[in-house]
Amino acid sequence: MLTIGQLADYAGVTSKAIRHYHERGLLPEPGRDSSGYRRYTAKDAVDLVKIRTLANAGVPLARIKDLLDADSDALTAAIAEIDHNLQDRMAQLGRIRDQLAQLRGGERLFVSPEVADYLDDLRELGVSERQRCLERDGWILMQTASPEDASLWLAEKRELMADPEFRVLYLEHDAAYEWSPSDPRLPALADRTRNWFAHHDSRSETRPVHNPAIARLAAQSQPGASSPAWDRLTQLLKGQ
Amino acid sequence: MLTIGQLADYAGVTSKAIRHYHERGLLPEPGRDSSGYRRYTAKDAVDLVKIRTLANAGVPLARIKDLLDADSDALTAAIAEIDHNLQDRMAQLGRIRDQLAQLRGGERLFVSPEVADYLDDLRELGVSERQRCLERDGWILMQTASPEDASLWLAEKRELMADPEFRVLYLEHDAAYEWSPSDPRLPALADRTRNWFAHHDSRSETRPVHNPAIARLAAQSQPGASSPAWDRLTQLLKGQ
DNA sequence: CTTGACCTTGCCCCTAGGTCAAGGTCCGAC
DNA sequence: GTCGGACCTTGACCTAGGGGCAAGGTCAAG
Repeated sequence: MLTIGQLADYAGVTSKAIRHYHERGLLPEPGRDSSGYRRYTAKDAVDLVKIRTLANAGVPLARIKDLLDADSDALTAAIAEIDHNLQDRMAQLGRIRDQLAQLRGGERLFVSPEVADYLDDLRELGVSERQRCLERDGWILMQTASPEDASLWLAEKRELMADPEFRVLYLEHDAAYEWSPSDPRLPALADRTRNWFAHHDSRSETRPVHNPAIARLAAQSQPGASSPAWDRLTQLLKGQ
Repeated sequence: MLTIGQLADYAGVTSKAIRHYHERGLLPEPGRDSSGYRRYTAKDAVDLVKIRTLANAGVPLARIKDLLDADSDALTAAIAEIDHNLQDRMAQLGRIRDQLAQLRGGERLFVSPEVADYLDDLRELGVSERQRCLERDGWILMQTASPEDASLWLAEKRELMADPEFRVLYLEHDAAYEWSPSDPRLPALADRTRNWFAHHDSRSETRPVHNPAIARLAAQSQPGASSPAWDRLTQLLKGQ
């Protein structure tokens, strides 16, 4: 006959846990000795090990209770299912490990794979880190607010970027971030931008987001996302 | 700018969880619009995905909070450690799957490997299922109460079982469970048992547990563990 | 103007126990 | 015989990571 502490050591649990199982009706309350101590039998030890095995497998105590009363077939089926869950869980842990690895340096976690590819292309083109951050945040907002629209816009933006002239304009806008607001290149850039859109405005009238300032618009809420030169550029584009 | 529900959908969590992270100081409270609704930026989305990635990896929220503020080196180290834990966890799940498989039919879960081997040997010898259950329960009690003594006793019991005469007696005691208490074989069996011990009592005087009734003694606490014939046998052995 | 879907705060509920408190008990040592 | 330390008893409160509900405010469409 065992005390609660001996039984707990045997099964590798605390006595508190055993009392918890009594409260939940998982393990029947054993008889008491003359001083009121619980006294356990080998059967209790066997039951407790079963309980722990199932609990370690992630089975909720309420379900373990049912399982202990269930017949052999039901138990076999339940164990098969639990084992399946364990396998799923292991596979899931593998995926979580991949995601965890991406947490260091990757941005693929935050956007759809298509957008991630697009951002990779931007890097290839020589777009600045800053600009890519703005783009990323813009796409996050768009994807979140309306995933299907974002997908359409991404296709159109890719079309734009396929045009070498547009790419030049885009890169120059990127570089202009650090210019002085009185830089003489700004009016010229504004002119060429307006000019380009005049020749390609079939869709851009209905969807004004497709100009190179898209990231600036999307990121306006973030402090420090613009610069004096960009503000001036926005004025020049809007003013005329 | 996103509402809490949009942000929640983006990250695959509930709005309640996001508020929970605000309360815990994991995610800063964003600004409110004119009607008091929270309004989120892309940065919040990025932070939330980081939080979820770490939380999915099993990192407690309190530690995630520290990690988000930590510098890059500390973060890298922490991620390495978390990844290690994940690997451990996966290996552990594999072990739990093994144990789960043993739950169907195996008794190896409940006793030490040595005792499990001994129980297997009993089956080979033709010992009944009932008797093996009694033995198992006896060994569980012994192991739990005093593992090192149990190990010694097991060695001695194995020595006894190495003697063909003892094995015959043991099997006959096993079979006697179902005899009638007035069966004429009982007194004869008691005689032969006493006789055997008279010739081999070098140790059994100090350790009376080593007679074939060991399981009966250990299992006395369990109702229905004895039978009329066994009770009679005990009387016969004790009486003279 | 209503309806349904959203948002707000606040409260209690869950699992699987851990921890602390305030005692009663057992056992070996002195 | 009694002392100390390790064990046992019950009970109450605490934790993480939210879920669910109440009671209301807001928004956009029909």
